Amino acid sequence: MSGTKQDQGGRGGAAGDDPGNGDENRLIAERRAKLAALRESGPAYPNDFRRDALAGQLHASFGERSAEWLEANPTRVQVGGRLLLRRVMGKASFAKIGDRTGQIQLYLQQETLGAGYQSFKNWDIGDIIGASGALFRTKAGELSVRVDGLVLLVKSLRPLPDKWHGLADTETRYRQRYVDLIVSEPTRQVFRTRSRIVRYLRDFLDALDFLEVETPMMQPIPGGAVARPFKTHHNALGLDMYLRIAPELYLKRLIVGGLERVYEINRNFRNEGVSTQHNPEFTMLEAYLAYADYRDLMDWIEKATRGLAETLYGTQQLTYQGRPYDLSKPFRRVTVEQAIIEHNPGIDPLSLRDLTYLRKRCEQLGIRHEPDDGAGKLQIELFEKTAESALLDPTFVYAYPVEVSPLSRPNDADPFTADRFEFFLAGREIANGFSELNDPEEQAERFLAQAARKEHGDPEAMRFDADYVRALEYGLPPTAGLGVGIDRLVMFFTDSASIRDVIAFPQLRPES
RNA sequence: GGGGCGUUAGCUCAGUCGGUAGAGCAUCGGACUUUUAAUCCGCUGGUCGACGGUUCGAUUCCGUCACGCCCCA
Repeated sequence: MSGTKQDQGGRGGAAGDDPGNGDENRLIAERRAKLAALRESGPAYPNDFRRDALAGQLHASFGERSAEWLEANPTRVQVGGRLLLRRVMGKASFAKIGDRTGQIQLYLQQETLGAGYQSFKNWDIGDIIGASGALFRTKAGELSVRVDGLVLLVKSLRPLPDKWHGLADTETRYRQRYVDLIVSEPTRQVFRTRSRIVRYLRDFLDALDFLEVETPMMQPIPGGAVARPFKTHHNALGLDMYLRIAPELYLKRLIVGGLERVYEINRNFRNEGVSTQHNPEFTMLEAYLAYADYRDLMDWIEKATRGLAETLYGTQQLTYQGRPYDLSKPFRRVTVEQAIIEHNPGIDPLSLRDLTYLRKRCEQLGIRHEPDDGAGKLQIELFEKTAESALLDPTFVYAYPVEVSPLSRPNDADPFTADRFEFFLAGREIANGFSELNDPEEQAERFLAQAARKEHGDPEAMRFDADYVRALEYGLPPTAGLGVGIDRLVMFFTDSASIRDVIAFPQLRPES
């Protein structure tokens, strides 16, 4: 391959000539030649360097110390990280390395380092290095390490994006997230925040004596949501299986089993289009608790949303995509029908359950509907078309039609609706919760109705899950269940416009 | 699935009313022992996304395709 002895001596060695490395250019060839030289002189990938300090800690501990103090109290450190900046000024140089906590400047002198300084001048941005020395403050006031020991740990063969403009190409940012992470602090921050959000939610539920569990990702009958599944096949069992669209039915089986409070944070898979708000695999929190109803869950969501704002930013006044959000005010609670009325001027409030009226209304708005669709389904179509995107401030919408809630308990006073709500923020559905249907005979009927829809060609309708009905026949305690779309929640709290910005490796078509 | 926009050097971007392309940064060579996007001097570096068509000539015009982004369904 390239980087042979012949290459090392002479300059040039035209890039891209190597048939095995078609995409290589001169920059990579030069670095490969340097790596080859390293291999000649010993282990090229040493692993005996250890750090005893991180950049962020140094700034936190010594950022306020004066130059005089640092001279009077010599502090030796061993730091390591990726070489991000190099300013060579003849016999002295400045460099910056980055670790997971931030960046620290190095000051290197020919006089101190001798041959090591000559080596350093041959290193490249992107190399991973270790350095040791004492802290000091430069004339310009920057906390730095006066390096007296230096080692190259990893030769980076590929050039990094422009140090000033960074990586702007969205496709490269998503495909090569590692590069995005190297050069973009905001990207790093998104994934740190994502982790903190998930941590907060775990702590929230753990404090309520919940048990974190894991249920099948591969299911013979995909259930728990209205969606199209991905299909796969188990060879040894000779069985077609599906990637789960929701864990719901398994989690409720655990409630039947007496665990009473369970949650799972994991991936769901839905075979639908990708957009700024949809990735084929996405992360859901689902939580179920016995002896509670959907109203308890609304209170929790309100509390957790504020708790997140406080934990992450220490305030209830947030901005998302340029619009302010005040989370301190009580979250609004409206019924589906109220929301429809508010966002459909001139609609007849008394005809919202009149199938003929709703059909006409939908047609006026260009909403397609099926002959199977009842008043409840049309209400939701109407709601999603006219109201959903306007629900910017945090809003609970409740009293969903039973027709579109095949796993929810019907309301005692109004059986047209279910004891179900959805939580909207910034015009997006963030969470969905309900009192669970625990009547096995009604559940069996609902499954039959869904199966009939499926027979009529609705690819998203549910299948009949006989074992789930059997579980209900043993007795599911009165239970409340909740699903939270973690990705969308992270979008809000990181001010991200696209779900791809909060998923480390969003789904893309393969590179051509 | 439909519509719009985009794809030019490693990165960020100009540009060519059709005559095979430039800048900044990076790289490479030189100067420089406290820089802050270091500075100064010099040299490199491109299948202009792919394929086809029109043309004397296509990176540019037309078509198809690929990939991405946005909007709609």
